[in-house]
Amino acid sequence: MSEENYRDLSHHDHPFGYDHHEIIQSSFPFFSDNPFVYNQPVAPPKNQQWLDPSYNMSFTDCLHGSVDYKTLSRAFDMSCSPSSPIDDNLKKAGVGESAGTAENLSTANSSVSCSSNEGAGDEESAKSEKEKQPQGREDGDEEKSKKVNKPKKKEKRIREPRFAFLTKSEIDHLEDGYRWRKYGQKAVKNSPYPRSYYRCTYQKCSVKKHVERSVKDPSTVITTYEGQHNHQCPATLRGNAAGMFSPFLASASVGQSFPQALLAQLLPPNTGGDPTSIVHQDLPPQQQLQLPDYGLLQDLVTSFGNKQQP
DNA sequence: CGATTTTGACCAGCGC
DNA sequence: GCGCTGGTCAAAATCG
Repeated sequence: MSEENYRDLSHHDHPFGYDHHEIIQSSFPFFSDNPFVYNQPVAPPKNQQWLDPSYNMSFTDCLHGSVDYKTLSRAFDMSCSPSSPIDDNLKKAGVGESAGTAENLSTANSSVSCSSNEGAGDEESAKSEKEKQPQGREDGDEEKSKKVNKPKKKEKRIREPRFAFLTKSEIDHLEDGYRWRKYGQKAVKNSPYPRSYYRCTYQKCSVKKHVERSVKDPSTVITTYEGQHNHQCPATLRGNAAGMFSPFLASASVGQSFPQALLAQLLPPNTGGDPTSIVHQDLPPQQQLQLPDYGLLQDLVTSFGNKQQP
């Protein structure tokens, strides 16, 4: 899949109301071999089924960590092992460990953003580790002298699952309904554009994201989310202020929060934010993506699975 | 004045 | 072990 494919995508309004923000690709751990691309036929995986029909879980379950990611990976035949060719692609694409260029994302057969962590079930441990940090810094002058706290025990750092989006936008930091605080910026190798690091400002919410521009196509913004929100979308709580957000996002965000908000971002705005009627006119009916009510993964995936199974 | 951004420094992990 | 790079911290600056 080349980046040219993405350029041919039909233009549409961003679900959040921007003039020209176009989500042209996202990568979910659920679709490890199948980047979610608008107006792009979804290629079936080679020699494998996408999922075991016996697995039936919701999008929310997955992103909120109620589903073990080992199970999830097994369900979707994800290959996150170091020897996996998919993982190699991930590393090349830089999404799993760090977002790379859009070129990499596009050319890599797999643009999944799943990092090979031990699953969302470890979110608590990750959080606890994070929450312990400030305390550790107060422990004695020795710790104070160091700018960055060092964990006493050498534990392999646990990463949250990641989701990468390619978005056509002039704006780097896309509004997604949540409040973010920038905590860092780094120059990216082989790229003139820096990568910005953001953290959700909500208390005890450990969700992070980083944003960078594609080298090959500067109009494309690569946004990589990490973790799951443990709270409702502030934009929703504000009552869908100023019509910034699609009706779907507003409704989906209630109780469903982050995952649905993400899904909302994926929805072609020509559907008016209605997830139930995603139809690409350029595609034959059998290849058109139909999303069910509220984008529950179980339905979504079932839809994929049914299509792909012989 | 609190919240947010900027920015240089530091750390961890990985490849060689 | 060393160097490179991604990721994070935290003080200073800036903003509203």
